[in-house]
Order: sequence, then structure tokens, then C-alpha cells
Amino acid sequence: MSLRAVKPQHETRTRILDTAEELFMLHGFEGTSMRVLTASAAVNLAAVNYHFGSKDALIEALFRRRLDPMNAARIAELDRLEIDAKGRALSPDEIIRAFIGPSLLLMEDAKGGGRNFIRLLGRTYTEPTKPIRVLIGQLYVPTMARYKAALERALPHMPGGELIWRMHFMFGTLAYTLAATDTVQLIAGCKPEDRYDARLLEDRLTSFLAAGLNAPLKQTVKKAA
Amino acid sequence: MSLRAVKPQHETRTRILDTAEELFMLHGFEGTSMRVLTASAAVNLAAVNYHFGSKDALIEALFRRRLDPMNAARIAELDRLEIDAKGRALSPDEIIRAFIGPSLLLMEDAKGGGRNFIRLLGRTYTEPTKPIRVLIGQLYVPTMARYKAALERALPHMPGGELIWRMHFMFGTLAYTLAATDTVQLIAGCKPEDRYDARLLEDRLTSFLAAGLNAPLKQTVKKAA
DNA sequence: GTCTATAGACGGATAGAC
DNA sequence: GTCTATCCGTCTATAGAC
Repeated sequence: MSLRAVKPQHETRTRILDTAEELFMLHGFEGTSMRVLTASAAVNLAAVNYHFGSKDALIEALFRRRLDPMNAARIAELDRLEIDAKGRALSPDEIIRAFIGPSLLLMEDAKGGGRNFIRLLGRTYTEPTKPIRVLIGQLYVPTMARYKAALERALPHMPGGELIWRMHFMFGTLAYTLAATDTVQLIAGCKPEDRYDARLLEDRLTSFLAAGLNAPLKQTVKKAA
Repeated sequence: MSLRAVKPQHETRTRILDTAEELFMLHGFEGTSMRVLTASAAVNLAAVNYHFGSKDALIEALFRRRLDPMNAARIAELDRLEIDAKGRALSPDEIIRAFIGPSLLLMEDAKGGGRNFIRLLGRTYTEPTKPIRVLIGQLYVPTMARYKAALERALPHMPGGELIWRMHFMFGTLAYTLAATDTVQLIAGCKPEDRYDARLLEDRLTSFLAAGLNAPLKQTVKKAA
């Protein structure tokens, strides 16, 4: 194993992945050509096909690189909390923080490109039809099942069909917050001071989400039972 | 003004706009070619350039057609509420319903293509860099200013810098809910029964959002003042 | 592993007949 | 207003030299 022989390979792969995260985040998948991508990554045009096989395979590798550790961290954090709780039900607050924590960790990682990925991820949630959505769905299945069970214990009075909507809202708020922060701040007018203060953002999100999760459903005039 | 002469023009324009809403929603702007679009709309390939000038101009026309009436309705509804209130501050509930109502109205309009537009809109919020984002931002400026003022009155104890984040979360939840409902239901597993019951969705969203808006900010260990 | 060159398909836009 | 034919650029992917 020569040192000079394997390092460039990993460097090229990594440089492609990092650049792809940024460009896909900025311009979308269809909006980013392999020509621009490889030029921006300072690698050869043929390198993507050599290392990943195709553009689609690159996208899949890109998501797996970040999502596998992120969801593993989410489950590990929930495991840790439940062991510490020794049978006591967790609070919604704790569960929410365990879920959004790994996202915010990546969000703070501006230098390593984690922030690019997080924004790309939020963007991708709202893109239907693509095989990517199916891939993401698969990667999330175990995590979602795990968190749904935890929330059911934490919110025993929540009707069965209701919880799935609350999780949906929670999920949406998180995805959107991470993905579109700049857009809304542009719409609403906001100074870029603590825009990326992940700790404060975690507090803000947790306060908002926990209150929303706990809220009783106030129904207006209903027609039938 | 011959009857036969002007009707086909409007029909072609409308058919292009309706088809574009659906295809852009499904595949994105870059992912939808003029060839596929015109074929699907059963119009000639050159028709888009004849009627709109370019693909970009078509996109702008598409957004203006829906957003202008929608935001006008939002402002009109708030005006109406404030007149009825005769000086009393509105409740967050009322304000939230005034804001999300017009979206849900479009959401219910499956036949007229409103639902396609709503999902396209949610999708577009998370797409940075494009001129479309700037256009949308401009179209929203008056509405956002109006609602920010109303919420400041409704939530007098909310610190100044905090409200903008709550609005951000509210906005995100709405956008995401409308845009990605199918995705999350795919991830989380949910039956498609009352998926598009807008009335129930309004109740759910309002309960969730009002609780989140009102929630005090619970801060964890803080470093400095 | 990296590069150049190119194949082969598809993109938006338009000219000009009808 | 509608249509066909076409220009010209860009796309992904690959073959083959080094």
C-alpha cells in the first residue's frame, strides 16, 4: 500500500462529494452539470464516472455519507436517554432535542461542508417523484419508527392518528428552517448576526416544537362524528 | 372582436400554465423541458415562446397568476378581521387562520390545479439562488409586513428579535406541510384517507402553530448576556 | 488513475411557411 | 396563432491514449 497511490484517490472522491454538496444545494441536481461540477472541484471531467459510475450514483453516495451517521447518532442519543431514564417516559423536549441535535451539529460544520448538506437535504424533501426521495425514505425508516414509539410514550394522551401529523409538522419545521433560513430572512428582513448560532436555534426550535406537539387539537364546527 | 379568434389564445395560454404547474411541481424547472411541457399540454413546441417569450417568463407569469390573488386575499382577510375587532387586538389564532386560509383554499382546488401550484410553491421556497426566489420575495413583502405588525400587536410580550423566528417557523411548517405531505406520509407510513381534508388540516395547523407562537423561549445554559 | 476527444441525445429558441 | 424544420449550444457518458 503505497502512500502516494491511495491518498489522491480519496482526495478526489472527497473533493467531488464536497463540491457536489455545495453545487447541488445552490442549483439543484438537474441544474448542476458534470462539467461545472468537475471544473469547480478541480478534477477531470471523467472522474465522477470513474469513481462513482454515474451522476445518480454520485447523488446516492452523497446522501449515504451524511445520512447514515446522522440517523445513527439520532438513534444512539435516544438509546442513551432511555437507558438513563430507567423506565421513566422521556419528555417531548428531550426527544425533540435528540432528533434535531445531529442536524444542528452538521449545520454548525460550515468548514467541513455539513451546512451545505443540511440545506441540500431540506431542499430535497420537497422534491417529489425522484428516486432520491425513495432512497431518503428508506434511510429514514428505522429512525422514524424509533422516534414515533418514543413520542407515543411521551404523549400518551395524543390520539393515534394525530401524532403522525405532529411529527410531520415538526419534521417540516426543522427541514424548512435548516434549508430556507436565508430565503425567509430575505422575505421578512432580518440581520445576519446569530443566523448560525446552533445552540440558540436549538432552544428556539425546541420551544416552538414542544409547545406545538403538546397542543390540544381545537376543532372548529364539525359536520359528522 | 371575433369570438372564435380570442378564445383559443386564452385556452392555449391557460393550458400551458396549468400543465407547467403540474410538471414543474413534479420535476422542477430544470427537470421539465419545453418539449415535454408542450407535448403534455397538447400545444405546439413554439407556443410557449410565442405567448410568454421564454421559459423564464413563463415561470414568472405562473407565479403571478396565483400569488397576486392569494396575497391580496390574505391582506383583505386581515383588514376584515381588524375592522370587525374595532380596536381590540386580534388573537394569534385568528391571524394564523387568515394567513393559511388562502393556501388551503388553493390546496382544495385539485381540479383547477391549485394544489399543484401550492406544492410547487413550497418546493420553490427551498430553492436558493434563482431569480424566482427574488420574485417571490418581492410578491410577499407587503403581506409579510402586514402580518408582522398584526402579530406584534397580538403578542405584545414577545421580544422583538424573537417574533421573526416564530414567523419563520410558522411559514416553514405551512410551506412544508403543503409541499411535502406525500413525502412524509411515505416516510412515516400513513393512510391517504383525510389527506386533503383542508378544514381538518387548518385546525391541525392552527393548533400546532398557535401553541408554538405563544411558547416562551426556554434557554439552556447561556454563556454571556 | 488521469486525461483528451468525441459520440449521441437533448436543451431552448427562432425563422419562415401557412 | 399555429406549425415544421432547424440552428446551435450543452448535456452525460465513454473510448482509448498516456
